Amino acid sequence: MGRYRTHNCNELTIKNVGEEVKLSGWVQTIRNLGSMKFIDLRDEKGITQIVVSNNMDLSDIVTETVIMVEGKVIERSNKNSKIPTGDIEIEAINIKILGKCKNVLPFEVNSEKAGEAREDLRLEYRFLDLRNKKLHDTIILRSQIMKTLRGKMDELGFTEIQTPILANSSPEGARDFLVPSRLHPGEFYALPQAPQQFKQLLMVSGFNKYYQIAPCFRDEDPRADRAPGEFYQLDFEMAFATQEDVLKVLEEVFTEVFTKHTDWKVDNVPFIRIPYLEAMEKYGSDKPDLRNPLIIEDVTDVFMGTEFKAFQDKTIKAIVVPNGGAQSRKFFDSMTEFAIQELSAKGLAWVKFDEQNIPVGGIAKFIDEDIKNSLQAKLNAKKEDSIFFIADEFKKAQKIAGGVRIELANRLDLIKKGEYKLCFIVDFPMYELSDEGKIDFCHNPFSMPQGEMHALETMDPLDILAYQYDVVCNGYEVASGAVRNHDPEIMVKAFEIAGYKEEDIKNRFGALYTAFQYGAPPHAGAAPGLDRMVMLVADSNNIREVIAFPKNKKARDLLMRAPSQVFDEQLKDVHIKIDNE
RNA sequence: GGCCCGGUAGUUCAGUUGGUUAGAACGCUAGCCUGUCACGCUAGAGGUCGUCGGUUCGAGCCCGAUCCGGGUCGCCA
Repeated sequence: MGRYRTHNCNELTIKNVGEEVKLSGWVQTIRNLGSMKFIDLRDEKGITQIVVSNNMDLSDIVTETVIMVEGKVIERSNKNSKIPTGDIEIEAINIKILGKCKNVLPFEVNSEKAGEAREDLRLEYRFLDLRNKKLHDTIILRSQIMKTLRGKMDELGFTEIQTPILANSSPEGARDFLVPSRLHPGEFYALPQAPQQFKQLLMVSGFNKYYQIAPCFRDEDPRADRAPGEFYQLDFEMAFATQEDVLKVLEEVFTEVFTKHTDWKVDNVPFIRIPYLEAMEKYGSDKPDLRNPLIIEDVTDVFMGTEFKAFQDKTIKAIVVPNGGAQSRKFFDSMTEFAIQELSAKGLAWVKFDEQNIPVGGIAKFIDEDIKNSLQAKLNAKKEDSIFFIADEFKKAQKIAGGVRIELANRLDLIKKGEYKLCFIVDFPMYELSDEGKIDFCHNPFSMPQGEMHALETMDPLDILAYQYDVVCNGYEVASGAVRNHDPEIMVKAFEIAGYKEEDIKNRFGALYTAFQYGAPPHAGAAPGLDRMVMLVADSNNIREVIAFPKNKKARDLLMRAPSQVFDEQLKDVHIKIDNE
């Protein structure tokens, strides 16, 4: 017999009747019927009913107290088919309190209502919130997914290698978290935004396939699907690999995770590929939710020369809502309000058609017979449908249309649950125009331009594509990767186009640039986001629900109270003076 | 940093055009109860209505400021 227990709380069944057992766990509920009391005893595995029929004093035993129960397994007279142990109960001989609990809990811990309590309160008492079955199971699920990932990467011949957490500031990208150096006054480490440079160095070192479940640190504001400060990626890189090789690994990884840990339908491999520009055109987003059946169409030509002032000299996007003609005026108005308020649109035009297929409502008076016919032909729209129009400058029109597309699907409940729609977004542009009209890297200066040196020397920079790809699942960007530019000469040229000199490369990515002078293999890789993967598998839309100890929106750990002030002595050690304004 | 939403009992929430003593459910406490499993019944405790200021005879409610939380945009190579 173990000191604290002989069984877990899910194990005892009718077969164990008559055995003397010991169980330990938390008191989920007490039902006091007078001279007879029932305790639901809970541990991580399940619940077992304890029956106390003698005069044992239970006055100190309150909900969520940890107790040890010694007793005898007996068959119940009233069985409970809802739990695996429902045929038996433990007749208590002795009950010992192992861990007292204050009897007023900050929220109702193990009821279905636990998830409804204010989130900051739940974060402050995260250790209690984690007792709640749903959250608890999600954290266990995360562990199982990590196990699956490691198993898969091992099977594919990858080597797990750890890279430094105390690393160096990288000048591109997000804001760094800095760590002051004690030994070197005035100097700082930075926590890695990703192990990007380290993994590429490993390729130069001759490691064939590298991976790690890597923490990444970025000091940027959070989103519902983006944890503040730190997150985890399945980071991997392959030597002598092409884009095709990497996409194949990504397909294997995502298929494995989703099929192993869910019952939902998963797209068959190969996942469809959508060029970036096509995604922006059809979905107004580089992370389209393909469960959403709505498609954005360009109808600029249809309205060429129209009287309608708001449409003149604009890019016009259209979204057809099947059977949308049945929607009320209120629906159209509130969509317009949404577009203006949430998407900063100047307006949202719409039209529907009556029984005779005559345009009614919205901008109907600007739609003459010719426009109507070409619209309905081009959009394959029927008179039962309604059409939304977005008119704006090209890129803004795409973006607003993308927002309208998502909102329409949500309001009209067009997103089918129960499946994972996966796609690759490929062919990202290498360069884009910055707000100041300057040519800058669009995504990642480490990526290899398609066409390599020849493209850089002969093409308009804005037309050059990169070997850069994302995996998108149900509207979430779940992985991002690239074929790397491993050739120092191409690298110099690529940076030169963006207005940088060789000196700049040396300053920014010195180690990598030097390493590439000593025989670098072509290599490519990617990094699926672990947190988002778990979110999708757990069907959660809140990233804090898949992290054991998450920070809140302001990047504060409400439980541990980080960040916090430190002693003057500590500051002195690291040569820091606080400048309170 | 911008915009939007929220903050009332331990928890989730309700609270009428501004009007007597701010309510409900769950939880908690006490009593009764031998088959409960969302136990039941009876009684009770529990409130600086986020904070500060203003308007008013009178503020949970109106106005201003501020703090806190969430969403979203900026940002996230």
